[in-house]
Amino acid sequence: MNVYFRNMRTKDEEKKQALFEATVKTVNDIGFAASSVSKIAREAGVSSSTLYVYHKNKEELLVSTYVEIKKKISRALLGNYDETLPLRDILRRGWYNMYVWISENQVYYDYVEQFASSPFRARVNHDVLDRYFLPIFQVMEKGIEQKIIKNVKRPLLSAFMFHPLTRLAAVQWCQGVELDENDIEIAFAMAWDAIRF
Amino acid sequence: MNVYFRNMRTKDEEKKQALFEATVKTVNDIGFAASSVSKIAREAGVSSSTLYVYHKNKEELLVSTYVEIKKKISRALLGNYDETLPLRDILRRGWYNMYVWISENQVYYDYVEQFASSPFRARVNHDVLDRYFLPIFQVMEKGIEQKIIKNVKRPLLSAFMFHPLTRLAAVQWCQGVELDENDIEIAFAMAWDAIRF
Amino acid sequence: MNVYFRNMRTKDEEKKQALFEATVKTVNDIGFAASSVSKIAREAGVSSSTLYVYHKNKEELLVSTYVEIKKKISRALLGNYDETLPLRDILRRGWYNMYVWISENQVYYDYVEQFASSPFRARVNHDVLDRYFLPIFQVMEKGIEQKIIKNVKRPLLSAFMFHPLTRLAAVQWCQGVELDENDIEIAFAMAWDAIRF
Amino acid sequence: MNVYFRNMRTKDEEKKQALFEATVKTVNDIGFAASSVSKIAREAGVSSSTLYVYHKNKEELLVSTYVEIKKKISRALLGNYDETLPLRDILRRGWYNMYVWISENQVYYDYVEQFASSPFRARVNHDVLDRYFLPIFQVMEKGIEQKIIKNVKRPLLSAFMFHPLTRLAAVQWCQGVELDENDIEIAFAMAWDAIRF
DNA sequence: GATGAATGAGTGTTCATTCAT
DNA sequence: CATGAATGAACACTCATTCAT
Repeated sequence: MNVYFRNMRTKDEEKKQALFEATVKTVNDIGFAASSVSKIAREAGVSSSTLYVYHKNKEELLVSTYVEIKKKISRALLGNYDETLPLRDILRRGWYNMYVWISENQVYYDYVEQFASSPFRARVNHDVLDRYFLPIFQVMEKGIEQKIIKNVKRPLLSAFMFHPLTRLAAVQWCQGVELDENDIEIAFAMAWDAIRF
Repeated sequence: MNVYFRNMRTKDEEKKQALFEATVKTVNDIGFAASSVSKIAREAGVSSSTLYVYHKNKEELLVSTYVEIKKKISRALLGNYDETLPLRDILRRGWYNMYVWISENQVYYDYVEQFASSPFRARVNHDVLDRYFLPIFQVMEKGIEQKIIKNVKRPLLSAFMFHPLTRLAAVQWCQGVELDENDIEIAFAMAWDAIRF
Repeated sequence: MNVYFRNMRTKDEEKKQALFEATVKTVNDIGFAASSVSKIAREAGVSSSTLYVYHKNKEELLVSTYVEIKKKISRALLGNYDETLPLRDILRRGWYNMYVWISENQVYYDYVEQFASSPFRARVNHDVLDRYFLPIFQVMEKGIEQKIIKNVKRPLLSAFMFHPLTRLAAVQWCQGVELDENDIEIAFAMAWDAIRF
Repeated sequence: MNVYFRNMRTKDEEKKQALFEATVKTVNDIGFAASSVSKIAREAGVSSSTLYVYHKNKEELLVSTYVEIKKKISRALLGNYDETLPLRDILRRGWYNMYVWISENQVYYDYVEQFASSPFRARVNHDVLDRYFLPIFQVMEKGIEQKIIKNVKRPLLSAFMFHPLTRLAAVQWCQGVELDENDIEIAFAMAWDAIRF
């Protein structure tokens, strides 16, 4: 009855959510290139004209989906953030959070990878996105000041701290290889070895 | 007549080459999703029907282009390979070769990234491709035996040895950041710190 | 309460007026073919659903807009009508009125032209419209009786009396040609030469 | 058998012609605004993708159809052109030719009217088109020099010489009114009265 | 081997209109 | 009265591919 009386003519957070999930799933299933507006709409259970009620056009749909996931990732990364911990532990916790999140949300992460290697990446305001990850960057700055972390150009730090992680967690990487908790601990140690003073 | 036939052969190889370059350029310019057979053919200066003389279909075109680039990369990586050098130096030379190659051939590398994050990746026989990179893997195995390199699951090694490098070389990563020879040396040192025993 | 209701009435009439103007402006700006209900509504500052409160559907909107303009034209044509004047002067005044009106209201006239050459023209009751122009036709009948005007089939008279005028006043006709008061006087003389006995 | 063996893969003048006729017919039947590429293609008996083999896009289809008809009209107007005739007779012949042509080809003329009152008119190079009608304009110039025709701004001359004619011949004008040869003679006399010195 | 013609199926997007609020 | 949400149908156009030449 609830369903019967559901307001079909009021903008629907559920529908927006459904489009978000459908976008991710479709890109995962058939790839960025093959993901058409109509396929995404069908997956979401709405007509493709309805999609345009919620999104200006395809680009905006794809970009907003990307931004949404990036926010989720930053929230995952910074969950349990405790700046009283020793610096290495802060990073380890972030690393671990992120590993777990990506492992459990590979569909989202796969979307991010496909999006980021497409020309759509140019359509995102990266400065705004980076702000979500600011605390981690600040921790690293502090580490540099305290001569705990190598004083090198910043992109080098992320390239070693976080980039290998994404590869390890990514679905296509671990074909046939199982990484257990111990491996993750080891991997973090390697990342730390790379950046520590 | 000899000349005549040779001429024909040359012409053919030229066209195949033109299609290869056109594929890379088109994907670079407008992205994987927007790269259509006819656009690629136009870029190559042939009709799209001609493309089908050289490639069974679009997928085969994209896959073979990917494989071709991967071979180029392996050749670059292993250029100047000298197994009499100390292990660290072998890796450093490979690292450096690859950095230079990617920097100078970002169009190819961009293609690889877009391809590898698309579902087409499943269409490639990765075992065959990996074989091109075998010498490097063998070097690492030797390092492990000699307790110079950490004895960890193999994917962890590549994740730290080579993956950060690709990010550093990638055009979109270094927006505004200039990496000089010194930085590259530092970056290699970081990779080495990550994997060394 | 009186005020309250009157206010509502005013508001309504304003919206209807806004839709009328928006229809004309939109058709002028982008043409009949490209003028959609939603664009017209947006131009009028109302939602497209609201448009349907005032007009049964798109056709009725376009037709009623046409009829409205035709009324305006007839009012312009017959302004200052004075049947005591000599016949030629009555026509000259009408001619002049109309020239001025079209020149000053080319957006309306452009709409009329686009509408009249479209199949929508079949949807208008022309007999009713013609009635608005009756006085002019009656003047011409009197002229025929008095052997001042040629006794020819009536469409011939309008074809020479009024049709050239619309062309001369139309924006697209006079590209680069400036017609001054004197030219208009000459033009009327030509029309008069065509129809006079 | 001829039909059976007809070459289906060679560009086909017949098909181009069919598209031309289909464009005119469709616009006539349902109007400019409602004439879609797919309807025109269906009318022509080809798929709408095939239409794009022959025309770059809808605009080019519509414009080229317009230009084609204008050429036909100029050919009709100037048929039997004989500059040794007295000036009035040259014009009368042109007038008559045109009346006959429009009467017999009202579909084409209706297309012209709809096109010319649409914003597409701006897409045509009018100077080039005018050139087709040059001889008639030159005749009028000669008439002015010889003081046979009024020396007034040129648009006034065409407005009275040719514009009433198009109205008289146009299908929608003569609803219920039959114009016979005599009426046409009279109409030309009226036009001549308008422009003669 | 090379290509222009051909097309059914699809693209992203807008359409006119309805309906619940 | 006014409107935002909703949609099936249509839009102009491109797709990957085939085929006759």
